[in-house]
Amino acid sequence: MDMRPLKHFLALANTLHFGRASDACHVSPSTLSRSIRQLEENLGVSLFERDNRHVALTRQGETFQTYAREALEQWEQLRLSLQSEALRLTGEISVYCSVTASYSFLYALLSQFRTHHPGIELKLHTGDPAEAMARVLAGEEDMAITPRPRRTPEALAFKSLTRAPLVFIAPQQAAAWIPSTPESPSTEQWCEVPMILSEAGLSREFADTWFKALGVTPRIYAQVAGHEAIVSMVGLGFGIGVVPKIVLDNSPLQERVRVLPVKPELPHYDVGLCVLERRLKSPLIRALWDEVQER
Amino acid sequence: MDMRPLKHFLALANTLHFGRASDACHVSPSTLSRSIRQLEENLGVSLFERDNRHVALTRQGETFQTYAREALEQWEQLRLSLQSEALRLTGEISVYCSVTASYSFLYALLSQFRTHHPGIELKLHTGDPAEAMARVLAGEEDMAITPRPRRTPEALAFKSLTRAPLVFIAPQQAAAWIPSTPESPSTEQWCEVPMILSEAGLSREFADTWFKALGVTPRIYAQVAGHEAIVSMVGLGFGIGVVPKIVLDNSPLQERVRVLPVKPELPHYDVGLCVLERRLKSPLIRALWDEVQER
DNA sequence: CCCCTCTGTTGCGTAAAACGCGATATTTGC
DNA sequence: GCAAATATCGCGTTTTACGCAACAGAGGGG
Repeated sequence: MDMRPLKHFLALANTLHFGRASDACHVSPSTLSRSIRQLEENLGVSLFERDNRHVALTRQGETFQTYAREALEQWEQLRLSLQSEALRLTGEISVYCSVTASYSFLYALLSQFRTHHPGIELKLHTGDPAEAMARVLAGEEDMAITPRPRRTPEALAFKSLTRAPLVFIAPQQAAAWIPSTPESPSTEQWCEVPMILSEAGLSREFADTWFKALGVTPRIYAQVAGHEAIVSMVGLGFGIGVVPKIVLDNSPLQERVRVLPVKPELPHYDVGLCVLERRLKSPLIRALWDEVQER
Repeated sequence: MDMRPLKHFLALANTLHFGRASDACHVSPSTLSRSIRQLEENLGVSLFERDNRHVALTRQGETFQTYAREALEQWEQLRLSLQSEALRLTGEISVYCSVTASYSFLYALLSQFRTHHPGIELKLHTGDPAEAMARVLAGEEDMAITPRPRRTPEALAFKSLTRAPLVFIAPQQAAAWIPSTPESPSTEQWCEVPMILSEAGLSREFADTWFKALGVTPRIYAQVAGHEAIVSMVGLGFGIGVVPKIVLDNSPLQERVRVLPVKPELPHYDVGLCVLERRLKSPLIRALWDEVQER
């Protein structure tokens, strides 16, 4: 937007003299004359009553003067406001994650980020981690916490935040089916254990793989959606579960269960932040992305 | 003021698609791309987050969108408002005249003008007619009612409105010094008459000329500023006065005085409207000027 | 009354900018 | 993996803007 015509008009309205006004605007008198004429043609009215010796505002010119002042001020104000807004990185970022993530490392990360960029609003949506990547790919969320998939889609950027070891957990109270030598598991001890596992997801796949290596078909006591619920059921004494250690660490029931030092250990998986690659061009997204340090 | 950048921006903000937006604006995609880029450079912030496949408003873009809508609407509204204002000839005209003129023909003229152009405000200033032309020349008044001067300054336009005959007036009640044969004035009868004349102005000059032709040096009883005051003094019986007949016709004291049918009659002068020639370019002034019909 | 100065406007030549076309790089969907 | 889509860039052409100089008209002073 070229605001010079308005400035030219205001200068002339103030001085009522083409020469002095053109000096003030650092243009030649002819330029200013043509600028005013063009304004008048665009508006369809004459703004100045003038001859070779006198310049006077018309009634319409007076009306336009107040408009021009306001319009120019609004423009400049907007300019400054936009720029400072851009510097302050004002905006909104939505993050999708599991309940556990929101309790644990994500909470620390985001509160640190918030002090660095107080102008950025964070919207935290919790839900099933299995949906995380789909939501980001669909553009419904800016970022998500998700286990690193086997193959990362090309459009996605992924940054590991933490390792999430899987652990076996057993109730604190004694039970006949709790293996006595978890450090060297035997087929006999494990084939009758009531297991509480996830319905789906990496933790379930890893557990299945572990049992397969041992040559055991586990007795599934319950299949649960959500790791948090597994802790609850194990705490109540229904069986042995497999959960990410981080879920355990953040569970209010962690004193009701204990980790079994099973060998070989279950694999861990990477939990990290994912975002659409192209969205990293946004300074907001970029700021949060840069805030997190890999691994 | 070129508002196209704003229109381009709004079109793109609506469609989020350079091709369709450029079609809507009847420009090529490259033009629209450059237009947006230029806007962003002027503002110092990026308005769209875009790559070859996606276009999205940034936070600043959203702020700018509301501004652009308002600014464009204000501009268009102002345009229309100014144009209709120009058509309706809205404005203000100041007219300077004597008290008598404001009572008599000017009142009729202006009330007629007001019905034709209800949008025009008229400001009536009354005062000494001798100052009328000076005030118009100085630009303090748009127009004035004034006796036609001997030589009209070149910068002034003058249009006669009415003839103003000068008359001798005497008190209604008898007085020794009232000439018995005013139809054929004699030097003896007039040399001792107490005269009440204007301090200055055409009426005084004409009266002096009249006496000079008669060969009489009049006895000046009083010199008065303002014809209206002459009527008052004559009505009170102080002497004989010379006033424009029109002043008499509009005087509330006209029954206290009578016109002397003196021969030869005093000359008349033209009373008319005067205005700066160059101010006739203003449609407002022109409208009032054209409303009055000469003589 | 004439001349001189001041001042807004206009013609014109040059410089800059805007514009559209085609090419390009990159991305998405099949 | 390939084809369609699409924002952007390079380039040549057209349009526009700018300043200089000349012009015209209006005051002001001698």
